[in-house]
Amino acid sequence: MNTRERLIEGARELLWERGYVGMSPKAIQRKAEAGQGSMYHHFSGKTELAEVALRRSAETLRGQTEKQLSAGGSALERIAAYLLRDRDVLRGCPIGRLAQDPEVIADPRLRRPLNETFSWLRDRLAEIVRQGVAQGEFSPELDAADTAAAMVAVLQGGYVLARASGSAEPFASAVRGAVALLSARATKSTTPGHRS
Amino acid sequence: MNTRERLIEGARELLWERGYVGMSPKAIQRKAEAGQGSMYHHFSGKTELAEVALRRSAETLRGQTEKQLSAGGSALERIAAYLLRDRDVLRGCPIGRLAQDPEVIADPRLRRPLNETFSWLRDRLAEIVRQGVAQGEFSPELDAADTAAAMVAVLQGGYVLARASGSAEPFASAVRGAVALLSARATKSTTPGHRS
DNA sequence: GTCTATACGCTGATAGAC
DNA sequence: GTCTATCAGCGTATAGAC
Repeated sequence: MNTRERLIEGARELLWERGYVGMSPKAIQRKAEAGQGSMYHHFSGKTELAEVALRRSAETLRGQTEKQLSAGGSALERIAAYLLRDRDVLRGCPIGRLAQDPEVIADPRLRRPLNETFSWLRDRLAEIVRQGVAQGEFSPELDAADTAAAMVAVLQGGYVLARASGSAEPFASAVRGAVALLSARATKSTTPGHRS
Repeated sequence: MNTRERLIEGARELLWERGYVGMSPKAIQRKAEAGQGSMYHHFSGKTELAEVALRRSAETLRGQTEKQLSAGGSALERIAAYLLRDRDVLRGCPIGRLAQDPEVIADPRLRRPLNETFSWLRDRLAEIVRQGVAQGEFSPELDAADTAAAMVAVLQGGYVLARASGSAEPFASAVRGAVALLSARATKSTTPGHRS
């Protein structure tokens, strides 16, 4: 891995751990084993490096998620599998965590990757809900966009509860609660996770 | 308001806006119109001041919430009213936002108020769900703790989606989705917000 | 491309006068 | 209780040599 790459990867980790406000150029350089000069040669400053790092994290997350969501199964099964997948809960979401950073939110360049990621995710889940409704799997009363937003919010809020308590349990509890509520709207009662 | 009070209130606002990592002693002093000496006279340092400020914010939030939740109405109505109440969505939650702060999470003194707040909130909502089940309002299959966790997570995650997009809409959408899912588990179909 | 030097303001305090 | 002075180190760079 070359110096530029190491700087980007170092910034990705620090943004995840500490946020933009809590990430210093010095810390990036230490993590990347790069000098001051290298960093300012490859990037105009902290902001530009953070932007590149953020875009990469967003891309990575989207790739993983799409893989999960396009796997086989009914609509309910796919959504449940996504919600219930293994996560490093106490580390939080590498994208969502930056929504609390005041300087990320204030800078359109840094905020855009967050917005794009969550817009895409909500749309993608809404599409699956809509398919489920079209195939008679879900009640037609289910609003696809609102249901999708609720599912994404449960994940993001689950991270908050878990970190606040120092345990992954509240995350798991919230996700179980959400899956149970969604399952109850399925016309055929498919138990998620067990192919019928 | 005396100097000590102004320091606490200044710290509360800065913790909400910028988090612990992003809040500097100098900024607190400016906001409180207090000198360096005053701050270190009343508090041993940044951490102690933050702890006092955090406890007060937690107490305030709990007071407001309890008022909402103990108002009249059916279980569904009370939960829906709490979820749908007016909030300054783009500012985020003054407690939940600190769950992303690495130094808050690393310090048990600072983390405790977060943990206590969310533990209390989940228990309180679970109690209401349980009452709803006992009175035949909700399906007995509803797990009270998981449902409560999901509702709290929707709120916290809703803030994340709203801030990421720069609009309150995704928060509203997620809450509508959650209320709709919960309403569907009510045995009598009460439309929340409209007394039947 | 990477290194060292330099800069200026801020961070998070402590000390001591008033 | 509040003020001013002082401090070592960090944050976020820029300049210029190699």
